Amino acid sequence: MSAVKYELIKQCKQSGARLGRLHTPHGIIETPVFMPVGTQASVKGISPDELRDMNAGIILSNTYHLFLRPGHELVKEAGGLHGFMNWDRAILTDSGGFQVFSLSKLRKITEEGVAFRSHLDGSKLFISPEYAMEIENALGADIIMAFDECCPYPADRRYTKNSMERTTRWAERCLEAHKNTDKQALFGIVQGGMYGDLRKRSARDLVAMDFPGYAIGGLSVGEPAELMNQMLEETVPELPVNKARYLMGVGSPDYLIEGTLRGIDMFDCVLPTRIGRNGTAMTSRGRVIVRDAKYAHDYTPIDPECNCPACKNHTKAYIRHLLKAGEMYGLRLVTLHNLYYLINLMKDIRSAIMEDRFLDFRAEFYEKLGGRRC
RNA sequence: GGCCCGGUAGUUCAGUUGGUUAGAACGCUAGCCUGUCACGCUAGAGGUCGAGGGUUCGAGCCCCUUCCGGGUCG
Repeated sequence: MSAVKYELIKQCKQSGARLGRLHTPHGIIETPVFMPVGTQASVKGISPDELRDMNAGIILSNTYHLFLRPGHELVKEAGGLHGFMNWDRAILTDSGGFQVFSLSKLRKITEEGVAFRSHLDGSKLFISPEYAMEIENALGADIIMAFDECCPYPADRRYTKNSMERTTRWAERCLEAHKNTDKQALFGIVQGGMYGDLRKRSARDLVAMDFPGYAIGGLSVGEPAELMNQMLEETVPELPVNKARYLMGVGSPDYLIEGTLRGIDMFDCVLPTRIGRNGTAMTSRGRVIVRDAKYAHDYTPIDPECNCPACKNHTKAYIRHLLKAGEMYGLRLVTLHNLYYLINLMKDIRSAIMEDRFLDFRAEFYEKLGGRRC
């Protein structure tokens, strides 16, 4: 009996997009869903209460970061991630595979695992699939990710194939090492770079291992959108309909729509929080760089149609001032807005699927965007 | 009033024995950010070197005059 189960509610008659529910030990999550990222047991600048207020049902945290600091044993001692950060809804932990590659300079990958240096103090560390499971078991998230290698882009076929096959072998070891199956669900991660047949191979091999859910990794790494969509079209049909599909690291509003259209149920991305901290807001009419001088005297909200705390209570002129002045409330407001926007976008997407009009919704979305960057 | 120190980008300052398009930091402007990076990254605008005269092939640097600020002595 798996700790997490996906329930397919319906498929949009117009588009084929999925509407579902993800049953976890910490609540039921309506999908498709966007998961805010809280790398170090905190969604930067946002309190658990605020996350609840915006109806976030599941957030991400990161194994690599928590392993380095404060250490998974401490988190376990504190009552696991839920107790430590006082969040009673669902949590997903990324395995740290991505960070080992993106943050660490010196790293050596072998069949056994990855030797790397901490980006904090340079100390030599080693993570194997088994150790990743030990760490994730200690952290105690509802959904834990297999330890994988995120293949860089571009990468040649030979490298990609070797990498993908190793990730598959690691997935098997993760499955074997994962102990806490009644409370935590382990998801496998499909790799295969930008090669459709490798993606299919990866998916088939992982599906044969019968994970409770599947992630698609190694996308949105710099490739053109069309290529990512093509890879999704190659991959998703290989995944079982009764399991959740999670597109890792995505993304921007249009990518969420395109992913949903292609059968994705879960997304996570640092984009809304990161660009929020740097003064850019996501809106239905494209990005609004609130820091720009043209908003210095603009006493209207970021998005008049938005009900988030930033838009209900504050003007662009005020938020711009806060950002320019380095006031952390400014970062918080734009971050809050962006998370609200994406969570609300997913809610609208779900309604559209429920009403069999997701293609119409998508067309309206792009029409409203009017070619602006989203 | 005498003497001393200083006047270089919006601000605080660097500018070697006078030598090609006068630099930095911060600020400002614009853009970027996709399994995290709060205090970030990239690019850009911005100076008749207080003013005037002189020496010199050549002056932000040397000389004279003058204006302004600070200090000090009377």
